[in-house]
Amino acid sequence: MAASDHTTATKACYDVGRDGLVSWSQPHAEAWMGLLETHKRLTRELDAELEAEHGLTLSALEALTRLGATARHGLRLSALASRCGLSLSRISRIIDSLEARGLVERRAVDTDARAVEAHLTEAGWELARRAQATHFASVQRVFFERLSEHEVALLAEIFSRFDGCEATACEGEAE
Amino acid sequence: MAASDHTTATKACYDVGRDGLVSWSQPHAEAWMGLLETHKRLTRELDAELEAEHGLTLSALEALTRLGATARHGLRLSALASRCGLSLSRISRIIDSLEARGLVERRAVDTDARAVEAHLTEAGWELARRAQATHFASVQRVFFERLSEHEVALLAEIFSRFDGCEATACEGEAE
DNA sequence: TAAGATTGAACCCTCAATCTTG
DNA sequence: CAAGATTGAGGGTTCAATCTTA
Repeated sequence: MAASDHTTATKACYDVGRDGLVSWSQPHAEAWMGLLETHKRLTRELDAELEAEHGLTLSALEALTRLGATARHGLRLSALASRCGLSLSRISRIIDSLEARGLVERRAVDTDARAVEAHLTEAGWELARRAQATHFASVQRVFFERLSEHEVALLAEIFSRFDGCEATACEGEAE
Repeated sequence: MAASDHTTATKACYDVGRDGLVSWSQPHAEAWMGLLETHKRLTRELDAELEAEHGLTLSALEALTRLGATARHGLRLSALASRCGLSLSRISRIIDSLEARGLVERRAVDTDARAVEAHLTEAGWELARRAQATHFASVQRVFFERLSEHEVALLAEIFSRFDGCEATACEGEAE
C-alpha cells in the first residue's frame, strides 16, 4: 500500500500505488470511509426501528419535529423544506402522506395566496412526542453511548465547520 | 430551551421542554445533527461533481475502485456487494450499467457455475484511475482541508468503533 | 417576471420472489 | 435445502415542467 511517511506535510493525504490506483493514507481513508459507513449503518438501523415502531421515516420524523418546534405548530412548506434540507418537492409529498394519516393538515395563508402551511394535528403532535422519545433513546443507544462527553463536544465543533448556511437557509424567518 | 445542568451525569443527553417536545442538550444535538447534515452536504456535492465529470455515481465509483483494488481486477458480485455495503440486487444493476458502458464485463466462474465475476475492462481501469484522482482531490477540498491531522486521526479512531464487521463481511476471502 | 407549490419522470436503493446450481 | 444472481415492485429523493398568484 506504499504509505507516505512525511507526516509533516499536511497536504499529502493520498498516494498513487505501484499499480496506478490512488489510495489514501490510512487515517485519512478511515476518517472519510468511516464517516460514510457510520452514517449508512446508523441511519439504516434507526430508520428501520422508526418504521417498525411508528411507521415513520427519518425525514418524516424530522418534518414533524420541525413543525412541533414552532410556536404555532405550523410552517410554510418552503420553510420546512429548507429547514429539513430537502427539496420542496420531497416535502410536499411527505406532507401528502402525513396528511393522509391525519397527522398534519394543510392550511392556506391569508397574507399570501400562493403559500401553504403545514400544521400539526392533535394526533400529529402526540405522535411527534412519542416517536421523538423512542427515537432519542435509540440514538443514545447506537451513537452517544459509544462516545465520551468530550468526544461529543469535539464532533459538534468539527461538524459545525461544514455548516454551509447558504444565505437562504439562514434568513431567520418568524415562526 | 431549558438545558440540563447536571453535566456530571453522562447519561442525560436530552430533556423534555416545557411544551412536551424532547430536545437534546446542545452539544449532543450538534454532534448528531452535524453528522447527518455534514454527510448529506458532502455526498451531494461530491456526487454531483462525479456525475458531471465522469458520469459516475459515488456507488459506481466505489464498485470500480473495489474491483481495481484486487489482483485480478475482478470479484464475485456477492463479494463486491458486501465490500460496498450494498445489496446484491443493487450491485447487479450497477454492474449492468457499467457493463453497458463497456467499463466492466461479467465472466462465468469455472469452479462454481452459480457465480459471476465482474472484471474491469481496459476502459474501466482507466476511468477508475482518472475518476479516483479527481474524486480524491474533491474529498481533500471539501473535507480534509477543514481538518487538522490530529482531527483526522481522531475521527478515524471514533468511527472505527461503529465498524459492525458482522461476520460475513469479515471473512477474508481471497482476491 | 419571480416565488410557492404540485406533479411526472427518472435514479438510487431494498425487499421479496424466482431461477439455477452446489 | 442453501447459495449466487437476476428481476419486479415499491419507497425515498431530485430535477424539470407546470400552474397559480405576488
